[in-house]
Amino acid sequence: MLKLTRKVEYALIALRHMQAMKPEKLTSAKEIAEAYGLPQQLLAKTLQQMARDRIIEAVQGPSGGYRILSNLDKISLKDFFEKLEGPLGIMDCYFDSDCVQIGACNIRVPIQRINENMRNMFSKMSLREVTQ
Amino acid sequence: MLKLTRKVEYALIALRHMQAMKPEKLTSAKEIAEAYGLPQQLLAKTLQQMARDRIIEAVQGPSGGYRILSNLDKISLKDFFEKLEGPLGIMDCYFDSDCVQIGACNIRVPIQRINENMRNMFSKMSLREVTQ
DNA sequence: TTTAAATACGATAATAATAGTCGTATTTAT
DNA sequence: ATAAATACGACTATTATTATCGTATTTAAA
Repeated sequence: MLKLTRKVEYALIALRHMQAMKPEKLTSAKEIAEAYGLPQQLLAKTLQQMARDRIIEAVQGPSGGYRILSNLDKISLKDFFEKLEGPLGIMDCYFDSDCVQIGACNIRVPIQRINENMRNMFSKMSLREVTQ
Repeated sequence: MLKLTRKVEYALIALRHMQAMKPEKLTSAKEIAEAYGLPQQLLAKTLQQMARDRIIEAVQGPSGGYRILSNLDKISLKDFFEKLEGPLGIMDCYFDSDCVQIGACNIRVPIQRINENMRNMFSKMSLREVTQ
């Protein structure tokens, strides 16, 4: 109920792992996957996405890996979740809206309120609070 | 992302519909399903579950139907969601916990914090705020 | 007292979303 | 050159959600 995906879960595990070491130290996907028993390729994709989003930095080649790039204090959980998984809301008729009966629907406004509350709450929490 | 299920969605639509009419008036599953283009049987199951939870009352027989039973002001969204869908949290390793690597996991504590914040937020909103 | 319209609900099927893997390309330190 | 790493599109597998089916029960009304 109201679950996050593994992608986010793996991202958080990886960030926390990286944050626990010296800022310049690189960590490979393999290293993290083995340490926490995660599927390496899926974890790698998540790390690649975070690299595209400039949350972490990727270094290629042997002895390459990833390291934290952004100041995690400055990234809200809202932004983090939305970068990895798209808009944050309790129902997705507000984003894709192929909902046929959009006219008849009687709960659009109250659902908006809930969504705003959720976004507001996650805006107030920083990524660092989770990873430190 | 962080989505509720249709069950909850249908429940909210139905409650809002019922609340807009006289308290004693019964509404059938068929009536609501047709008004909003919802699958009748699935909606019916949701209504039945709410009846078991004493949120609404069911009256059998022809010209039967459902009406609101509880004071919706006194039911928090947290309780409502949990009645319909079980524990409210961002990851479910905290509930079923067949997670193999529960020892290695490094984000249990921070995830707990997020879960608490979510539960706290939904505890503060009443069902009525959504259905009125 | 039969009929029909409604709730009740377990079981199953269909669909969609998520999770994971595969294959291949690219980069680069050694 | 080689090997170890990232990069990433395409595909498969698995799981969760959504919807339907079938049947039983209740009860108002003809």
